[in-house]
Amino acid sequence: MLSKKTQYGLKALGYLASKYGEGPVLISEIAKNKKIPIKFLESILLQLKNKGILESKKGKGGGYFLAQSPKKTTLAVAIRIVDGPIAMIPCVSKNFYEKCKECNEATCGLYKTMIWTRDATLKILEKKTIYDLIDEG
Amino acid sequence: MLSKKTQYGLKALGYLASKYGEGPVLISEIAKNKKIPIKFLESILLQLKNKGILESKKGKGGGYFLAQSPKKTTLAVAIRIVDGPIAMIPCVSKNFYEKCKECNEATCGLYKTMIWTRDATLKILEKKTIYDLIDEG
DNA sequence: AATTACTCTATCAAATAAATAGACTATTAT
DNA sequence: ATAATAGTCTATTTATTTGATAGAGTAATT
Repeated sequence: MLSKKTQYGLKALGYLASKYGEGPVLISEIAKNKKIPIKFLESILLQLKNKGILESKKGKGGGYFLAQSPKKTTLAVAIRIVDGPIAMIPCVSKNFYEKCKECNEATCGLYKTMIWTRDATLKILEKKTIYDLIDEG
Repeated sequence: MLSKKTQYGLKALGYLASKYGEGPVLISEIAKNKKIPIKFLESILLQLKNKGILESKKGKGGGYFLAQSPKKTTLAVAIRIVDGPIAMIPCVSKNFYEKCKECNEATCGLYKTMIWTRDATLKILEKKTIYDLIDEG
């Protein structure tokens, strides 16, 4: 399961996507609309900014906004920033790979299945973008 | 990511699958072969037994064994027992469903994508079985 | 009756997740 | 300038989950 933090992050990104092109959005506005604890949201947005997905502006009229068009950032990228690995086990992770101590990837029964699962998931999450997070209606 | 507990559980199931039909296997044998802390493994096997995947026999010549042929138990079932939900968010979980408090499933931007991801994952995990966990070589 | 091996309960420490508080800094507007 | 605004940074706190351990109890076999 995605952590609550990640779910908050995706909600916030969806909100910012819906406001794209309208200038900076207040943290407090996002927090209020998406029912996210404001201080917790602060740290999430900062993290997304440090990884280049978001930009911010300080002072009056400031706030957060997407660094680029919402269709340019995939869900895979966003999820990895807040949640970490997408794969189910470390030895099949592309971005957070760790070798299994006590098993051989060539013969491990679990390995192949986990590779397939990862690929099936990534096929979706690398195609879908923040734009797809915008609520309808 | 799957918890370490779940990874241990799958390793153990793979080992039991490889010994299927040969009678009860000692916890200590599984622990030794798969490098799993024995007391931790005990609780995992017990959990799997209580959910019907495993059976056990006490006393001399006792141990654990698969309740049915290794091809009969899917990875989806095994993972749900030890790890819980397979879905990425509670509102798209089949077995551990929880309604989102502050969003409408009909209009939520995240909902559809998470449904697809879940289905893509389940398509694999409901086809693959404990038999596929047996190490080659 | 003794040994074996699973069962059950309890507990514990470490790590992670979730949330909160407050001082600090940059920007804007007056 | 300076006051107000709004993001930044550091620290702390609490709750939950994860991972692991200990020991008494119970069932089955020899």
